[in-house]
Amino acid sequence: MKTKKVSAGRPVLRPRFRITRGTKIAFGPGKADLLEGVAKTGSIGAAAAHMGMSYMRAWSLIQEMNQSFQQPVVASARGGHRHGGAELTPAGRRILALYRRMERHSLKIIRADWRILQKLLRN
Amino acid sequence: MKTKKVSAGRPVLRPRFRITRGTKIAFGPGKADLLEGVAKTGSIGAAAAHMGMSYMRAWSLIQEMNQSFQQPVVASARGGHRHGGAELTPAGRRILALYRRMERHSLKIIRADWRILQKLLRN
DNA sequence: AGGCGTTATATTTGACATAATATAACGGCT
DNA sequence: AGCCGTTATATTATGTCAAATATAACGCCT
Repeated sequence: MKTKKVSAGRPVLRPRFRITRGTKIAFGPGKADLLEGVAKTGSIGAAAAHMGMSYMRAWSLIQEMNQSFQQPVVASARGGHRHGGAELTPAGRRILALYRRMERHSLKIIRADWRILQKLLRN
Repeated sequence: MKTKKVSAGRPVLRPRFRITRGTKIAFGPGKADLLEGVAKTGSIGAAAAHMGMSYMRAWSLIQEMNQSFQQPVVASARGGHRHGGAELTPAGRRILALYRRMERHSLKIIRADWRILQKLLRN
């Protein structure tokens, strides 16, 4: 049974911190999610699949991150006893943690304003 | 001379609050800028040109906003003694002010973390 | 009535980001 | 050597969003 979607759904606020260097996006919410996926799954491909993204896209995002920071955020290997895999570097873990903390703090500080704004939205 | 030399790749952090209703984006940084332009210029077309955007795009963004909120954010007129024009409604002004305040507060609260993160970036 | 500058709307074109597809490389296994 | 599952990389196709283009409407003016 297909649910007929008449209403637009409950309004959602998402804080996004986008860090750019020139035209390139060094870090942002999508990349943070991807790092989290790699940390959880130990594999670029699995992380990509888990968030409905092609391996190629995930890999290129990781490339961008690795090139944007002084130290790579993901270390990956091909072949070997485990048939390859990937994991976060210490720098990657630190960057991800910092980003999540920024998100949390930000959400907290804007909560009151967001509640006011929410009331002005159509439902 | 106070302005320091800016390299092309200098990292930039932009806090973005995207308010979504289902798939539609009710409000966000671009729309905030557009509202500001309308307030300043008194015209949709002039605001669009001022920020390098086509009139059509600006108009459709305003449509989305007007439909997303309980009250329209922009009031526009065709013809007349002033050959048409547009201005923010009280609701529009209030929403824009709220959004800017959220941006300011957020930037302030994450500033310390951002400085740390900045040092991890390649320069 | 016709001009003016703006808003309003539809349709077509084009550019660009992403997906899809294909292929290779890796390195320790058995 | 050949298999395995993963990463690595290039090339092609496609779909979506925005730009471009076109036209109409508006209402007060002279």
